[in-house]
Amino acid sequence: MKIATWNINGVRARIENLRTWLDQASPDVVCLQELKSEEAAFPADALEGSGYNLAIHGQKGFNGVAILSKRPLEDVTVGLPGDKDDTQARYVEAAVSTDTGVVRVASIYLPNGNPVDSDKFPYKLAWMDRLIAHARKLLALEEPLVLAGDYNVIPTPMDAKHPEKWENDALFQPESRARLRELEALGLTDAVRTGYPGEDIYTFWDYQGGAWQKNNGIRIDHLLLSAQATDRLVGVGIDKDVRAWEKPSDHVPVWVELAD
DNA sequence: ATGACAGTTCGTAACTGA
Repeated sequence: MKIATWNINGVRARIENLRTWLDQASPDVVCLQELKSEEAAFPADALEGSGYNLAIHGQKGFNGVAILSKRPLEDVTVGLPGDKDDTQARYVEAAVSTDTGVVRVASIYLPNGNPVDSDKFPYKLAWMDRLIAHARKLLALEEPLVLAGDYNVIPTPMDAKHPEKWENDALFQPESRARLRELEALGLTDAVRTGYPGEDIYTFWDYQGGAWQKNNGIRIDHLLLSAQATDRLVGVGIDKDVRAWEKPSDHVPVWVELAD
């Protein structure tokens, strides 16, 4: 079972890239972020025709997340629990039915948090605290669980080509990194890093300054796996070539393969 | 160096993102 995450930076602008990649990669489940689309405008027909079921948390203009799945989606949660006043569309979760039971998947678009001296940074940290609290509840279910998405956190200096340039950025603040570690300490594994120990691997390259050509990237798209999911982990990958396509997203698809 | 991006919006400039 192949489960991928991809910040596509506009689902309507990227629909042809998305369809091409789905045909090539043939993932069973895809977590999308930054739809920049409300649900009514989401190009559902183009994906349902390819056999995908959808769970969408849309928002006009910004944010927006979705889960695509070849198998039925059940027990859908729209929005991250813990703050009724939070209207930003950054979280959708669902249980994917398989022949061997349920795999629970969440598509996460964690707040960017820049600039650090604005109210966006405390919003990011509070959102991470809510994610930690919710993850604790999900882990108590003792299911295969995959929390996938754009975390907007650079975990370690190894995860940036030029870590010193990110020292004042919300993505690399000690508070952001500490919360990511706290999340992992609950019993979640950063699956992609386990597949490339010690290697320079990135998932985002800025559109500006020739970042892609210089491989000036950062690793901020992650799949965190519960022990029950990690037990079944048989492969991981980063579909880097997608960044070189025409009209690319600034992020690329990242995936895990779980044994059936 | 008057710059170097991209998507979206009651738009043609302003915003958000990372």
